[in-house]
Amino acid sequence: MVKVSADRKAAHRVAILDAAARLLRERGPEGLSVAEATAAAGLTHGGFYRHFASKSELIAEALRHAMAPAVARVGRKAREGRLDVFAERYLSEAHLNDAGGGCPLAALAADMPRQPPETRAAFAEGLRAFLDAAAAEGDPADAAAELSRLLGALVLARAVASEDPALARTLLVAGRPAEGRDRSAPSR
Amino acid sequence: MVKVSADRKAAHRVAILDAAARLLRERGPEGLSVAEATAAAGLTHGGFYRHFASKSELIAEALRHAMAPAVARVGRKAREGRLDVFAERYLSEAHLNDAGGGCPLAALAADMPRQPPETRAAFAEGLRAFLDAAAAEGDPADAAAELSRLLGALVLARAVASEDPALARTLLVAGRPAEGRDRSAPSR
DNA sequence: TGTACATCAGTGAACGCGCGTTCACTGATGTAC
DNA sequence: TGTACATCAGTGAACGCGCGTTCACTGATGTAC
Repeated sequence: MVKVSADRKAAHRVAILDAAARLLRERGPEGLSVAEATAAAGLTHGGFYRHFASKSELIAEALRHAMAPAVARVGRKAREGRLDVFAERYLSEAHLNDAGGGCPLAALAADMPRQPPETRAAFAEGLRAFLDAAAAEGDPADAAAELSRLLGALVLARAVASEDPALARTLLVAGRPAEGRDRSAPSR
Repeated sequence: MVKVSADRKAAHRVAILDAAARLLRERGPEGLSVAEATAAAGLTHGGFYRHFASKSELIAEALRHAMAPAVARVGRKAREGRLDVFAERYLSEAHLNDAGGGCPLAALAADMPRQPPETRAAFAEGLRAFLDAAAAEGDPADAAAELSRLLGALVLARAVASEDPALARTLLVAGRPAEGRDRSAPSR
């Protein structure tokens, strides 16, 4: 049967997607190289085209690959009624320093206008799913405003993190939901 | 005297900076090419290095060049007590469709983590100046939260503008300051 | 069960292109006398 | 004031490099009989 090699191929594909999803968020679509993504998956670049038709196809798939867990995570917290916990983690130092493993919306939104339609469509679908999941129990407009503030604060904080860490922390704190803004220390 | 040619050289430098400030916001630091920026200024690429030591120096200068008017604008509205007008324009369709002439913070924040220190420093200084100008009459943390929400909403709206214009409009509306969110039509 | 054959995932060299940067050159501007 | 010379902003060809993509080839996997 075809099973074993097909399984291995599928595993390689997933490994490439895992690596690409991280590199994509760390370096952006233009900073991601096919050679680096395949190398991070333990392969050489030549075989890449047995898995994907082009780099841009990889980017679209890697974006979907990164979005799914993010949507699942916010959906879970929303169902638990603990979006405050979601927001706290979203604006944590850990998330600030882990763009590669963090929110794909924050890492990639600004690149979308320069991406091909397929990639933009994947992003739009991911955003809709994210907002649906977050608003499961509330006003969609509130969810959109909340995400905008969290994402904006994170993106700005990351932008200044190495030059002005104090400003980065200020931004993370200021981005918290209103009821949590004046707590002196985050509840962890 | 040296005056005439020096003036012309200075004018060329400004022309390059104008073009670069726009292209930078439209295409990002990696999408901006030296040849394109000099061509848009009516020159050829060879003379570029009479004005700037490198592409990255151009980027840092163009960023400063783009930041100054943005800071002046928000400062003016803050002094007039009309930050509501600022917010309304920030989340307008016109701003959505004019990244090249719009807010450099929104257009470039996400690229900063991958930029050299000089560029990041210019961004951090611009952001501090912007927040200072916006908070001239209020709480700095409020100004930061406000900017985060406006910027996040704009970046997300731009990301989905061509694939899902309805969602883009929803994001722009949801990003408005709380007191304006439920007005059916913007006061224009 | 064993053997010849086909398939195809993966390899690594090579190609082509874009782009930042360099460089020899031009010609206008300005200086020295 | 006029003339020889120096400076230097701008030109356009060329170079080098990174990177996406292609391609001939290998060798392991699976099939046919």
